[in-house]
Amino acid sequence: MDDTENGAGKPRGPKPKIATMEELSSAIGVSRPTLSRYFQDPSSVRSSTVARIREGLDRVEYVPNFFATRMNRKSTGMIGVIIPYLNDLFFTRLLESIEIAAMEAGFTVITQCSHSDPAIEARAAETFMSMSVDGALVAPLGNQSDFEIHERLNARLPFVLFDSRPSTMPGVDFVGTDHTQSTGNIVEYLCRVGDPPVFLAMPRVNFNAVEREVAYVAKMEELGHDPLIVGTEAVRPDWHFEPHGFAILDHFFSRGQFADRSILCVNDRVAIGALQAAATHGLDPGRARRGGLRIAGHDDYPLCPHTIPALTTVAQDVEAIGRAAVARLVKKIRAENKPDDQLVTLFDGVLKVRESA
Amino acid sequence: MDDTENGAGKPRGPKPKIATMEELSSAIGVSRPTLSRYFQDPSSVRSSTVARIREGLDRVEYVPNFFATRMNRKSTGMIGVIIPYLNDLFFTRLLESIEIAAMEAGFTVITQCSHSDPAIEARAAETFMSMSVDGALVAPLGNQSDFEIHERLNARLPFVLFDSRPSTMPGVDFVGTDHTQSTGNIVEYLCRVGDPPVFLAMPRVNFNAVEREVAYVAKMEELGHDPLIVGTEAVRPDWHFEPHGFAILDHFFSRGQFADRSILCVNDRVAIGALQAAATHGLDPGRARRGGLRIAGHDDYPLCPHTIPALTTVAQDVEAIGRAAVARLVKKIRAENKPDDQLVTLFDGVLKVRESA
DNA sequence: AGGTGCGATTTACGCACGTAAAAGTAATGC
DNA sequence: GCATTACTTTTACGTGCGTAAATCGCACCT
Repeated sequence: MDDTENGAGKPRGPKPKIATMEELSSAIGVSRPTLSRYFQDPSSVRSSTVARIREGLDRVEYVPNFFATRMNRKSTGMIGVIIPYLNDLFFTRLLESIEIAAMEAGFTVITQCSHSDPAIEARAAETFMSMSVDGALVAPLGNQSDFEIHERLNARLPFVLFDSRPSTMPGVDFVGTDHTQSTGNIVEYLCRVGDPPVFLAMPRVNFNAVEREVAYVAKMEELGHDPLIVGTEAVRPDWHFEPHGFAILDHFFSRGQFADRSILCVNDRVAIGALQAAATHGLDPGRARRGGLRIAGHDDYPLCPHTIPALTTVAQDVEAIGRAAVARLVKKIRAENKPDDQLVTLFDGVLKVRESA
Repeated sequence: MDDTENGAGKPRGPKPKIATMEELSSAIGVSRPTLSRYFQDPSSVRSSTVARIREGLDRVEYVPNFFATRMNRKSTGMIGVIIPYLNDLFFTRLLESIEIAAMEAGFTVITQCSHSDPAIEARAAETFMSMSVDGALVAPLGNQSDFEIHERLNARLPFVLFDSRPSTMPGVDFVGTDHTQSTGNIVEYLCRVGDPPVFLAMPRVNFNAVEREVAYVAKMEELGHDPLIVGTEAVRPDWHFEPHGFAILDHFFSRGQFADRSILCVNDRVAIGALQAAATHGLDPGRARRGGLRIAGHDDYPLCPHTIPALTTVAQDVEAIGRAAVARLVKKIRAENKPDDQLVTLFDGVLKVRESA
């Protein structure tokens, strides 16, 4: 009562902190159940009461307890996202589009990163189950993932895989790129504009890597060319793609090989290493379209327009994948026990012709 | 009782799902409080009972309800992390080191990304408060952040800023790079090995950008050179750094300027754009150390070793920053109401001399 | 004035678990 | 064989809020 500042003016100091709805109710003279209803749907409360509540909330610092609110609701309003690796702009873009789509759908996303470790991936899945997220979006690690964990998630809650699809989990919703189309697309382009490409692969840490290899071979044979794949046997099967691309091509260039070939890299990060190897050997990929060295990638990594020379590649439609994955998951969340029509959504890759090929 | 498979063998099908500890207790014949104690500290339960519980848990599918457990504990075991932007490998590396350090300290981290939007940043802070995380680690957006939200967080729970420090929040713990040292370091190097550098800046979206500008000017004057800053007036103050670097230098190169200068870019992504501009104009940065074009950056972006030419830069000690930020936060969490000795922890940048300068 | 109907309040219970106190049981020592 | 000790179980209450049912207050209408 001795606070002389509590007129109509804005309160100066920190507002009084209120911990529970109970206190809030006695602080602004509205019953607790009414407050509860107000927070869930202000329109279910008489407008004069809404005004009183708003005014009261303005005078104090109160944040509802998330745990307590969600424990009694059927839905937590959260979706869990697992990605395998953070230090890759491809995944960050994917994650960004997922977060935005989820936000628009009214969900809070909890992201966990596997950091290339199946144990961490498993822990993340447990966290999601124990927090009873409404659904989970998972980009698996690769063939080292612990699929039992994915199965448990899938059995327990709405579940959609994205980006990379394990052959060991049929019958699960998936959203990703049609690598047969995308890789076929750029192989066809390379063949049309110049010589048939060599495929610079990577260690098969990833199902997509294999899918692209297979797609490359198929398209080459369809066009009547002999496929040639290099780079599958690397020193270490990790995520250091650029050094891998560099090492493989440096090896060949040093022996005078491949200096006038077309080279299709399994992804853009490998291609960046490839460009570096070319520069090291004084080569200028893309200068002579036909008959000269050309280098192309896959994914449309954000840096592609700024490499030297700018990298020709196929873009994955990251935004569409993110949006579709969220849309599918939200649909499953709302449907609950509908007949399980599995849905595989694949997006086409679109060609980005730049300077390098 | 008609399940013929329940011998000693591994159960084949999906295990029976158990939702609550109550059911669990009656399923394996151990009282619920005992189970509760088991989950918190198995050593507080007799070993023969532990064995019975373990055996029982092996036969069913049970995950404790996170909300219910945390609601009654003083601590949630979670720390909230806010980063301003995802599509930047600098932040992903920082985040990675934070996640690992937090994991080692026994905390679960909840990451929220501001996506360059102060409103989203504010929402993330609210989420943290409502989930009563044990502490928050925040890398602010820049001068467009809503600092009132940060103040509220800081007043409510253990709070540490990292990476970027608003001048408007004195008295708050901070962990980051000593930009005076790091920028001074590379300015000194550039001057020693060649001509004094021009500073290619960026729109001041970020406090670090300003700090580096100031540090550049100071070091130049200390060495008796005239500072020259370009690029502060950009088309749009967003996170498209590479195009910015390209545009500014393309502008100058087109008029025959700067082609034989040393150019220090405010960060590596701007430098990547700068390298591209150089290549476009047939320039080869770093070839002639003294008297020729040189380009250097700041941060040691993961791609620096793979640019053409490889980029000379100063590395921020991302791992140390992440670890220190977590360590400081954990200390504040454990200390609670200790005397508030503010702590500003700054790490030195270390020179990475490569080819471009 | 009395009846009607809507919104608000009161009351009471539930969620899944933590936790403290009291009472029970088993293992150990002499 | 009995007391001591250690662990368990039982019982009961608390956490902050959702939610349903019953009660209450108020403006409106005839």
